[in-house]
Amino acid sequence: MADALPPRLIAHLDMDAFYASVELLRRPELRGLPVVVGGRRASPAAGDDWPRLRDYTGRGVVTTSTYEARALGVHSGMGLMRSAALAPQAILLPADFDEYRRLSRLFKAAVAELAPAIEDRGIDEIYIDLSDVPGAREAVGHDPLGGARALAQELKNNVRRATGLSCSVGLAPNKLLAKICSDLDKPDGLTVVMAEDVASRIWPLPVRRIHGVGPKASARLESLGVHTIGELARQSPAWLSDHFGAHHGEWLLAAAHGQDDRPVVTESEPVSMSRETTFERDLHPRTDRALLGRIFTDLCERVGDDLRRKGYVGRTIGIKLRFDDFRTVTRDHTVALPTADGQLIRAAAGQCLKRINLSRRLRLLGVRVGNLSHAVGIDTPPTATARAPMPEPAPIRRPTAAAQRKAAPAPVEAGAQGQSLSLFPEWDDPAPPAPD
DNA sequence: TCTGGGGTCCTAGGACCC
DNA sequence: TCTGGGGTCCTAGGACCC
Repeated sequence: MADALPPRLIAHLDMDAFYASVELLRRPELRGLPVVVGGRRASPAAGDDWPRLRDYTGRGVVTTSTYEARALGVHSGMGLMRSAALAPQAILLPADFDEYRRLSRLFKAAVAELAPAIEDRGIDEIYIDLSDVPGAREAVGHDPLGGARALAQELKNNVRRATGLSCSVGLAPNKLLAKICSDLDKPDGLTVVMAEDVASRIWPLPVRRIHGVGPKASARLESLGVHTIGELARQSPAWLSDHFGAHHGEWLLAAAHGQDDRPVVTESEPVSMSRETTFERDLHPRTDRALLGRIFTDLCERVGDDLRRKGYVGRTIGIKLRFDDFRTVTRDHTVALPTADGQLIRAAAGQCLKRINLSRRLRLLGVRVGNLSHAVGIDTPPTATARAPMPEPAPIRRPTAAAQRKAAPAPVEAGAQGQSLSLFPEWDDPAPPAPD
């Protein structure tokens, strides 16, 4: 018999327009203006004026924009060129991640002083379990949630004191509802939603506001006539299961009813680390081969550096390519011994590359290492010594016929064959001879 | 004038082992 | 010469999130 769990008190805290707000901290004269953070470098400024969106050329998207820029239609993820058409006069600043990480640590520490059970959800947001914080569950005056509300306000005050920045907080019995309601009164909001408020406060919202319902699922629901969370809540389990599968359907229905048992997870281990880059112009595997080889090697070394700096090694090395038509393919390969060595990563990644048909120009190249474990000692992966008596070689798996078809589609024309992978098995990037 | 970079989780099929 | 089921690992792709 599943006893009802004791009701919880969960907060979701989200920094308001975080990157843009950090930029305004050091450039207060820009307050009130449309400001966009994004792009690779500072765009050229005319005279001593600030760099403007209209002067930017090249690839890139908006990372964050101030509320003034959002009012002009400029939102995160939008291409900078398209944004420039909407807000040519907006000021464009390059991202300074070191500074954002510094402020991120500050705001999280400020919260931890009052409530230590924090789940990290990235640079600018966290969940906080307030269930066991003294006073949080006390009624204050006629407000049964007064203690929680006061605590949430204290969290906001602490964050502002530590960083000079505002945030929005949602307070609810679970993470799902807390996340939705932190967004209901941005910026600088404090919103409480309890189970009995779900019908009045949550059901009128579009399904897209459920964390986990993205563009695809919401479009699918729309096409089936389900627009709001309330309409989703009215569907039968069988109907949802038919359209979304048993598992996903069940989850959608529970979410629509504001139900969510997930705990606040205060500690976690990384699963993978990766580096990728989108080129300024699409590169051709043959004519830009040398350049691609250097970029490829550099990505491998940077992933290796990241792993070593953080004390991890990984067994599964993978690559990611995006072609000029935006099609993305990945290949990966699991090796016997985990590594954080750039050269070993490069070798495995090179093997992966041989399995891809390189007949189109590329816009992106990425390298990933997964299957992580903690590095033990220096360059001593745990399995190298712990495995007795000898490290087991990786089983040789012959690719299936289907996999082979996918990896190397039979060239249908002579021309296609000329472009196939056999001509350039990988972008050899021999290390230059040592200078001494 | 399209569409960044760093992640997580899920699914599904095949290999392989018992 | 054919037929099992279950469990785990590996790989590829896709949805989604910040």
